[in-house]
Amino acid sequence: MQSVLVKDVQSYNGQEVSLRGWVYNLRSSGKIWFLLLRDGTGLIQGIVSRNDVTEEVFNQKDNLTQESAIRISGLIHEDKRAPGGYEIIIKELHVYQVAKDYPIALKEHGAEFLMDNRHLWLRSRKQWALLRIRHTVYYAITQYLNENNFIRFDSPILTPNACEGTTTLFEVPYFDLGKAYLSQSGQLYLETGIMSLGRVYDFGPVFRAEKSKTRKHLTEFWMMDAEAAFVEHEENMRIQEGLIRFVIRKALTECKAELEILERNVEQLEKADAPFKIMTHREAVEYLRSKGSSMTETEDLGAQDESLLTESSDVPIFIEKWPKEIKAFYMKRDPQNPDIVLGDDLIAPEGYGEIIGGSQREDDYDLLLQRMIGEKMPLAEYQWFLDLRKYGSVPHSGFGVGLERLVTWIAGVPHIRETIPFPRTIYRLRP
RNA sequence: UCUGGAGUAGCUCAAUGGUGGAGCGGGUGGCUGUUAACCACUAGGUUGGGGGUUCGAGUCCCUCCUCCAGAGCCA
Repeated sequence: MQSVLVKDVQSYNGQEVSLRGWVYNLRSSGKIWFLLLRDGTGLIQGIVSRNDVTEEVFNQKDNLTQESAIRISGLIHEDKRAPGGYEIIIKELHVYQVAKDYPIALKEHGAEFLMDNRHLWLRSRKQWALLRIRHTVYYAITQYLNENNFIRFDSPILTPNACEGTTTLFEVPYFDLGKAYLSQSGQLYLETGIMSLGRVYDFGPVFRAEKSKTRKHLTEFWMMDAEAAFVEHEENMRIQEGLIRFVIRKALTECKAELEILERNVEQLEKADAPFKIMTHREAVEYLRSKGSSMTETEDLGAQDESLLTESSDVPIFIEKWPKEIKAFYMKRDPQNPDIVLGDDLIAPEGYGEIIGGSQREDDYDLLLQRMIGEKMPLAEYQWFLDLRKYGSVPHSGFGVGLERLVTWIAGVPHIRETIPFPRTIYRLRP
C-alpha cells in the first residue's frame, strides 16, 4: 500500500494509504479508540473501531504509548470532527517500537526540565512549528540575497585574532601556532570577497564568550553577514529593509499554520511590512530623554531604551549615524561630521531588540590605519585587511543579521533559546 | 559578575512551626466520536546538600549547590 505524508492526505480522500510516524496522543472509549499520529509534516487522527479490525489490532491500544513509532494503514476520509478535517480509519497497525515512559507529557512543564530533555522536546508541537519557521526564515534570507546578486562566501570559523577586538572570544589550542579563536563574525573576511565577487555573504555559527545572561543571548548563534562593493550607507539600509520585509512576507505566506500554533499576532507582523523608520542616534537620544531616559549623546541604547523606542512603532526602526567612540574601528566617518560614523542598527518592534547591525566601511587607507592605531590593534595581524585599501579600494558597506533574534521576533516567542535546536548559553552545554 | 526570586512524587504545583496533599503521567477496571476525553480504584516522597535553633522544621537561621528573571555587553 502506498505510503503518504500527513500534509498530503487531502489528495487521498476516499483512498486506502499507509502513514508512518509517532503516536502523539491516545484516547480510548471502550469499543472505539483514537490516536493522533505525527510524521514530521503534520498531525492526523486515526480511528480504530472494534467492528472493523482484528482483535489483535484492536488490542494494540493496551500496548501503545505516547511517542511509540508505528505504521498505520486504512481509509482516508474527510470528517469535521477530526482535527485538521481529515482522519484515517485504521485497518492495519504495525509497531516499530513501543516508547516506554516518555518524559514529556501533553501539559505544561518548566523551562529547566524541558531544556534537559531538549532532544525530546523538539518533537513537541510548538517546537516543531518554531523549527519550521527557522527553516523558512533561513531559506528566505538566502533567496533574497541570491536574487540580489550576492554570492555565498564562507568565512573561516577558526581565526587568529578578534574581528572587532571588542568582545570576549572562545580560545582553542592550535598545534604549534599557539591559540586560535572561534569567530565572532566573518565580516573582515567578507570584505576581501567583494573585491573578487562584488557582493558576498556568509551564513554560519559565530561565537561570543561574553557572560551575557538574558533572553536575547546565546554563546553560539547563526549570523548572516553580507557585504557589497560600491554600496554606500543609504543603499545599505535599503538592502537591509528589503531583506527583512521579504522575510516577513515569506513567513506570513509559508508559515500560516506554524504562526497559529505559536499564537503569534500576525496582524502585528503584517503591519511591520511597511517603510521602516530612520532616526539618527542624536534624534533617538533626544526622543528617549524626553521620555525620561537618562542616556547621553555618547552612549549606546540600553535594553529599556530599545523597547521605549519601538513601543509606539509598528515598523522596525533604523538608528543611524553613531558617535564613533561606541562603534567599531572599521566604520566610515560621516563626511559631514568626523565624530560620527555611518553605522546603522535595526531595532525590531514589540520590544524584540536589535536584529541587524551594519555600516559603510572606512575605505581610506590612512584614516583606517589611524583608527586602528588609536584602538591599539596589532597591525601586523591585520595587514591583509589594510591591503584591501591599497589595491583598488572602493566605497562598500555591509551588515549582519542574527538569525535567532530575527526568528524570535517573527515567531513572537519570549525566549531566544527555543529558536535553535540546541541552544548554548553561559550555563547550558547539554544536551 | 551584580540585584532579585525559586528548589516538595516522573512532571506542574499546594501545605499558619504541630499526621506532607492535588492534578497530569504510570498501573488496574469501565465507557462506540474522543478533542491536553471522561469516571472509579491504585502505586509513587532522604521536602536540593550540610549544619544550627526548637519539645517539634518542608516552614525559622547559617552555609554550599542548582535553576529562573533582570542589569551590563552584544546580534
